[in-house]
Amino acid sequence: MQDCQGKLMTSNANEKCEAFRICICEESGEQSQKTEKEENMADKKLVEAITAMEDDFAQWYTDVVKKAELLDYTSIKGCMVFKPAGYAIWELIQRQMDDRFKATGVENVYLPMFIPESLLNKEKDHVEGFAPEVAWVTHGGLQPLQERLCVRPTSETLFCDYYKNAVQSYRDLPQICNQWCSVVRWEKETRPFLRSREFLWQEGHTAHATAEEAEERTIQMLNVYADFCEEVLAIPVIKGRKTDKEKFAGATATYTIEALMHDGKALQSGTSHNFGDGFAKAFGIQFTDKDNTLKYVHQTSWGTTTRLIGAVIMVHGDNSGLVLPPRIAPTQIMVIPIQQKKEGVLDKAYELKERLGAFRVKVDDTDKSPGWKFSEQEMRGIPIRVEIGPKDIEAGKCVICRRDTREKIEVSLDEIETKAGEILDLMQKEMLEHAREHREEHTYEAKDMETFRKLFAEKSGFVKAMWCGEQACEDQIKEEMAVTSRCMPFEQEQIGETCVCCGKPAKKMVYWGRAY
RNA sequence: CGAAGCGUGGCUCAGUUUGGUAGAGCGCUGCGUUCGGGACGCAGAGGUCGCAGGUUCAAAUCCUGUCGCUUCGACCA
Repeated sequence: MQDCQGKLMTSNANEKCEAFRICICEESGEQSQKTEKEENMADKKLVEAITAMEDDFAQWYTDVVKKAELLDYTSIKGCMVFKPAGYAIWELIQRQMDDRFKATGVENVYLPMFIPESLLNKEKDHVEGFAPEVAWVTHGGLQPLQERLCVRPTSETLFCDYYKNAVQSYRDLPQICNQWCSVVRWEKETRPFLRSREFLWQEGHTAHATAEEAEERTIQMLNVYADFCEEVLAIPVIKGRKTDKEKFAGATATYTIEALMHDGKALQSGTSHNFGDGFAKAFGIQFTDKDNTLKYVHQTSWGTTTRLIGAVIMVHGDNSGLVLPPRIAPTQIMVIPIQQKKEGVLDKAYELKERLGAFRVKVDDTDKSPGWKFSEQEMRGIPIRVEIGPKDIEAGKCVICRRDTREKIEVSLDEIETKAGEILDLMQKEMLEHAREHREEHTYEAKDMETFRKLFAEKSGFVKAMWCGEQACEDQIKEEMAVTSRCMPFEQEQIGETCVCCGKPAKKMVYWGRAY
C-alpha cells in the first residue's frame, strides 16, 4: 500500500489509482475510510486516463474506444481502422448472427458497391431519403463517366434490379438473401461505431409472393435481432413499430429494436422493413402466380451494423473501460502470471491455457508488472482473468477475477475448467439482468405534458406515453425538447386515454427518448 | 451546414503574446534489479513544428490562404 501511495505521487499513469482503491474496498471493508485523501487524488488523476462517465459520457465513450484499442482514426473523417480487438468483436457478431440467419433459410450473396444514378432514382421516397448523404463516383480513371455512380448507402435498388430478372414464376419465390458488406453515407457528424461515413453491416433483402408472407418475414427477422441482442450481446431491447415520421424511406412499415444506453439515451439497434409492393412497382418485379396472373412481389429488408459494438460499450462499460459479454469477447480469459520469472510459474500459466482450451484464452507473458496487466485486461473488457503465482501453485489454486463485478474467486486448479465455464455463463446471464434492471429504473410514464416535460428535464431514459397518431404532436415534442418517438412497442400498455401532447383520444402507447 | 477547439518525435502536450541553436513526460530499444492492482536504475534512438505562399538577416512563433481532425447543435444506422 505504501508502495502504491508512492506511485500515486510520482507517476502519471493513472488508472492504477482507481484500481487500487477498488481493491482495498474488496479485500477489507474497514480500510475504506483511511484513504479519503488518496481517493481525491485518485479521482482527480483518473480523469486524465478514462474520463468518468458521470462527468462526460461522450468523452468516456471515446476514451474507452481508444484505450481498448478497438479503432483508430484515419486521415478521412468518419472512416475508421478497425483494429484487431475491434474487428474480432465484429467477427464474433457476424458468425453468431449469420448462424441465426441461416437457421431461418437465409442465403448470403454479394452485390456491387456502385449504383448507377438512374437506378437509385427509380423509387421516389427512397432517393429523397438518401440523396443528401450519398457519395458519388464521377470518373473512371481519367475519363468522366457517362453516368455517375453512387457508392451504395444501402442496396435496395440493386436487389430490386437483380430480383426483376431472377423472379419470373411463383416457383422462384421467396427470395431470401443477405449480404455482409460496407456502405457509405456521407455524414456530417461522425462518432466511432455509432456514426461513420463507411460502416460495416448486413442487409437482408427478401421478395415474397404475398403481403402476409412479407410481413411474417419482417417480424421474424426483428425477433432474430432481438434474441441475438439479448442472448449474445446481453442487451435487452424494446421491439416495436416506428411511426410514419421515423420509418425508412420507401417502406410501408418499419420495425425496430430500441436499447437504452447507460447514460439514458436510446439507440436504434436494428431495423426490419416491410416494403409492400412499392419497390416492386417502381422496378417492375412481377411473377406469374399459380392462377396464371401477373403479380407484384412483396419485399422486406432488415439490417444491423457495427453500431451494435457501440451499444455494447455504452450498455456494459464502466469507468475502468470496456466490459464485454463473454459470447462476443475475442479473448474470454486472460491468464496473468505473478512473479513469472520464478521457476515453474510460466509453465503453469501455459498449462492452464491448454486446459482452458475450450475457451478463447491467452496468457499475458509480457514483462509488464501484474498491476499493469490487470488494468490492461480491464480496459479491454476481457471477461475473466486467472491470476497464478508461486503462492497459488503451492496451494494448488488460482484466483479468478470477474470483469463486471471485479469479484475475486479462489478456485482449485483441479476444477478450473468447470469453474471458468460456470463463471462465464453466469456473467453472460447477469450482464443481461443488470442491463434490464438499469433500463427498468430509467423507464418512466407520463400521462400529461407537464409530467412529460419534467421527466425529460430531470431524468434521462425512456418515457412511455400515449399518442394520438398525429405527426403534429411528434413534431411539437421534438421541437420543444429534442425528444423523438422511439417506437410503438408490440407490448402495448394502456397508460391513459388521451394523447400526452394534444389531449385527443390516444391510439398507441409510445416509447419516447433522446436518441443517438 | 452553424458554433467552438486543435494541428510540434509513436502518444499527451509546453514553447507562439514579445521572431534568435526544437523541449518535457509517457511510450520505444538495450542491460540489470523487480513482480498478488499501472515497479525502478543506467544507457540510447527518434521531430524539414499540417500544407502553400508572404514579411524578415532570421519564422514553430508574425501575415494571407488552404487542408484536416475533434467536440457541440440541425439531419441520419
